[in-house]
Amino acid sequence: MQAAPLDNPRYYLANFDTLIDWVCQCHADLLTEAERATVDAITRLPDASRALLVRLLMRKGDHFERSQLHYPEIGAIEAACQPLITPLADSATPDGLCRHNADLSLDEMLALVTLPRLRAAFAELPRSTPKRRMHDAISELLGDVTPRPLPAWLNDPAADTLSVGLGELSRRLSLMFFGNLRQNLSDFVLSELGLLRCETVALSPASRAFTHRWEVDRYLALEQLREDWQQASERLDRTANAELERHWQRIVAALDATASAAANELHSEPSATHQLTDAHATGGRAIDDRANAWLAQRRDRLRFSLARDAERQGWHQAAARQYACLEDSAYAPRAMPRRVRALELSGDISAAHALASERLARAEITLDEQLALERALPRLCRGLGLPAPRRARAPTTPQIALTVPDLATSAADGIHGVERAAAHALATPEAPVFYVENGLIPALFTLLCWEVLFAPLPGAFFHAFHTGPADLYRPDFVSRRQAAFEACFARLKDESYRTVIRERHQQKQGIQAPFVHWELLSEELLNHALDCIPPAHLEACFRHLLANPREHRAGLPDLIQFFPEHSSDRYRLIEVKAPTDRLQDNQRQWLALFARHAIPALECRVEWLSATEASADECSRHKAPPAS
DNA sequence: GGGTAACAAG
DNA sequence: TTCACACCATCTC
DNA sequence: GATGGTGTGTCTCTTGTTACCCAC
Ligand SMILES: [Mn+2]
Ligand SMILES: [Mn+2]
Repeated sequence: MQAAPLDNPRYYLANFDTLIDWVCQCHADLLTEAERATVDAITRLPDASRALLVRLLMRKGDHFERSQLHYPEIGAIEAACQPLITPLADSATPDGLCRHNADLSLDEMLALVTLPRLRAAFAELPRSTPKRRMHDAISELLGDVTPRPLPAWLNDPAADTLSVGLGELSRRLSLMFFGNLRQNLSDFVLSELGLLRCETVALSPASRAFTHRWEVDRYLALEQLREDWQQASERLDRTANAELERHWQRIVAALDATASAAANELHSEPSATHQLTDAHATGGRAIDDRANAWLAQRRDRLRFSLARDAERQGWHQAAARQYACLEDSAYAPRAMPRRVRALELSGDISAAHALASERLARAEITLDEQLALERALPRLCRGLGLPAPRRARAPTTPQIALTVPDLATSAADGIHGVERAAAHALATPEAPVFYVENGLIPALFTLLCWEVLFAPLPGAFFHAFHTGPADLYRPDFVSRRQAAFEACFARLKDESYRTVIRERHQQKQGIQAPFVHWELLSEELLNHALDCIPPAHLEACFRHLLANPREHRAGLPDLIQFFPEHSSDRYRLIEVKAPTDRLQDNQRQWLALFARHAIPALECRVEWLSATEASADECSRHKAPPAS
């Protein structure tokens, strides 16, 4: 499987055929007979017709005016259209793959027609009517806005249209191939252009994105709910809160339907030769957390997002109820503090206090949840008239002050951003500073564990355009690779880790990988890091990253400074804070880890030096390395 | 006619 | 389909 | 000073074309 060369005028058709072939080879049993009939019809189309179909599929929307379609490599559109609009009995598309002059809603028509043509077609309207007013204006003018073909809308017999009629099938095929809805056929092109370089991983038909049709159904259903909500909130936000809330309730109810226990059908997957039942085809089956933990996680993620939106709308009780559903999910460390806050704002401070206390009393509490709850607890105690718990939280992270020229002055010198200004002020020839944020330590992890991350485990890689294992953020990612990760970390006990990291840096340069930003990872930076950071420190950071890759991939300090000439404390991590800024939760988590492992980190509080007081003396006050 | 965003495409 | 920061309001000491 | 909340600029590959809107 690989992208077609771009000197092929129909490169996109070749890519599409590759996708379809792979899906049919690996996922044929996840399609209904009707869908397979449609796919077969597509593959049997004349090349010109299939090329036109692909061109349309890759464009936005389903409806196109035929006279606007110009593709030299396809030729006559008229001829290419005919096979597309031929009815297909017993397929998922009985009316054909495309439709000729399909009925268009008013909005669909407006999306197709430019303003000058609208003004010509509806000459009764004021000439100055902007397009955004056209929907209402035409509605008032005509009264009846029943969907109708474009020639009827415009009273122009020449305005023929062609509409893609594949419905959800094209999304479904793309989802089954890529395992997500974010990637599409353009990834083939990016790959061929060299802009998307992916690691080569052995693929086998046994390794595929989905193993059951209901998994695809649920994925699509969840995504549909997310889009429905997004569309509703964009349309109704700040204008129709009651209606918006009804939409929200409907979405949540649909989510609950997928969460209810109904695992009894799990092992009744019909064979590939049998027609699927309606229940299967419509996706009316619940997600079983044990059967598919990652779909359950996607559902929980959507629930969390919906609850956050409910909070923003002020629906605190409703939000709290949704957060409560996440108590046993992977999102509990984020959801429980939000639940506390929602309870608090809904007026039930005692419930908020009780929940916060109960969560904080747990032995297995994660650091991020603990930090968030500890911040809320004193406020809740005050609200209940209880004595505030002791806050013996001495600042475990040392701070330094630094005065630098203000941003306008720095920008004039080509230094943009407070982090770069601080880096410039702190750096010396003996102690270089790099602005790395999340680009160094997680990248070193990836380089050390490259083989583990790109190991061809089932379900991890299933096409040629992966930027990392598909299950990286799924609950069992580490446990499936535990022994292999330990073997990598064992290299930190001898000296071999340096060789491995340097080799990967050389060999894999430019290949997309999780946590790696190649443009940041210069040879010089790498050498300093391997020279100055003790492997025990790296191991502590790597294990923290693995403890929760999604939550811990960010929050590392802005700068790293190396002291190659020193014999101890040969580096330090520096979080730069402008006067208007303060530590964020994920930054505090990392700083807590650094304190726990005696990793040298500090907070650098920046103050502005006005241009009139500027002097080299002031700027260089705090360059001294940390005292040891 | 300028400024901007969306879109198509390699 | 992100991340970090700037800015604002509020509360407390 | 601490905290919670919200908005913003930066990213997603780059480039050329078109459509829209607004100010003149
Ligand atoms: Mn930063
Ligand atoms: Mn910072």
